[in-house]
Amino acid sequence: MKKVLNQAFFDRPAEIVAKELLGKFIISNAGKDEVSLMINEVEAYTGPDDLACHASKGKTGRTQVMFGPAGFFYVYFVYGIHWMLNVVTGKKGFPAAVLIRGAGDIHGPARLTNFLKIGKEFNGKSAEPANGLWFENRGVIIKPGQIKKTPRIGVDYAGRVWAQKPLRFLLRNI
DNA sequence: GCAGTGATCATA
DNA sequence: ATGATCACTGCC
Repeated sequence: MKKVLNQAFFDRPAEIVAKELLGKFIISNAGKDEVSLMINEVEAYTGPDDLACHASKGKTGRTQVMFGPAGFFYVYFVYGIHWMLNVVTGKKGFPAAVLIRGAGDIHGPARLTNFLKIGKEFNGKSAEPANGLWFENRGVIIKPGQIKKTPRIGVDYAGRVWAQKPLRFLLRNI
């Protein structure tokens, strides 16, 4: 069973999309060989009230894609070195996204983009095979007990409440 | 523990 | 134009 995740999958709250992305596959055919990895670590950035979400500071050049429709990639550069891969979730006009932090044997959001050769050219593109980067449901069933929740990484600046919310989701036993 | 690295944004 | 900040990684 292989089913490409469509816009309807992503057009839901970031927290739901994040949890459901665990066990799904990210596929890239940008290189000469197709690469597919099972997603095992994600974080949800839930909207304009989420002080850890870039869009909480308003719509800017960098964050505008988050204000667009669901199912588009939000890719940005941070610390002068690293690219971060996110997928926009929820309705157009409501800025929220899910950060893909780990898949397969690749643990760490910048390692993943490095491995998949993802850079700014994917920012603002939609997740579909025609664009060379997309997601599939391959029938892996994840039970609630397999999902571990923790606070998100590197968001201490967001204040106690938002920094501590359990919006990072990982698969156990990876 | 912390340096490296440069886009981005606010301030001017 | 300048300065602060940063959803990280790898090496000490």
